[in-house]
Amino acid sequence: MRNTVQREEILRFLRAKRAHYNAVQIYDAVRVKIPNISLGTVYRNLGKLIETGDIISVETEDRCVYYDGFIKPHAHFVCRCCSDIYDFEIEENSKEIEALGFKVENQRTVYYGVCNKCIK
Amino acid sequence: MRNTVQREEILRFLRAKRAHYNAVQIYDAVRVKIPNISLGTVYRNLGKLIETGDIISVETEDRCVYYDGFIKPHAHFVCRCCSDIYDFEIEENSKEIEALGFKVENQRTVYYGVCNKCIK
DNA sequence: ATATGTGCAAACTGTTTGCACACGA
DNA sequence: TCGTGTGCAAACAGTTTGCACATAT
Repeated sequence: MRNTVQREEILRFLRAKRAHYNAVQIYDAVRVKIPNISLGTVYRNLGKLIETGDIISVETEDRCVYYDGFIKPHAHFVCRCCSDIYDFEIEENSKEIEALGFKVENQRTVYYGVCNKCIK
Repeated sequence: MRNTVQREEILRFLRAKRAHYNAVQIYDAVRVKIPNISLGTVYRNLGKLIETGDIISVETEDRCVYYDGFIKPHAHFVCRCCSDIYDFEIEENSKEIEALGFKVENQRTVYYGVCNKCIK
């Protein structure tokens, strides 16, 4: 795989902020630096970055995929008021499943509810 | 909310088998009994059944939503070989998150990997 | 030099919606 | 009866892809 400024910039953006963005948000952000980048290129590079394990994706109820440059396994919390996504480094156990002969390669946990800011 | 044969049939189908179907699979199955049902009606009723809590949805990496008539909270395992979805009634803890003042209303855990049948 | 990546636009897929008609209460 | 639900088709949103050109190695 060849290095390109497009992919570098996408990865840099996703690593810079501990937040979660969908493809269009990433496109808008990266366009500031690379004005003529196309959305197709963003999608292609997000796919590659997931393949290489540099980023992870978060599928939520709103059926658009969010991308996360923080790749240590962690759970997400989606607030139904402000739509913010929070990270939680919660211990997760796949031991029970693996004990049955399943090979667990990956796991996603998403909590839905109201965050502590919106509760106030 | 009014009772309709369409919604009854959809719910009956989803409860009959302990499995997970997407909207088109449900459409195809229900069409055997109600040949002129439309896909739009299937979607509308799936939305209503989720609102009433009669079914739950499972969002997976393949970005199409699966519906599940088994509503006791449970985790899912998606096999990347056979694409089957398995249920696991695993204890999940949202206590750590709630301790921070978050209100957890719902949680989804999806494991990805290879199931015990495909490993053989 | 050449294989891989890009920009663009069109195509695709899953889902939603507007409308006129049908039907459950 | 009358308001909610339906079938149909068109619209929509997010994503993917074919193509000719560009660029990293």
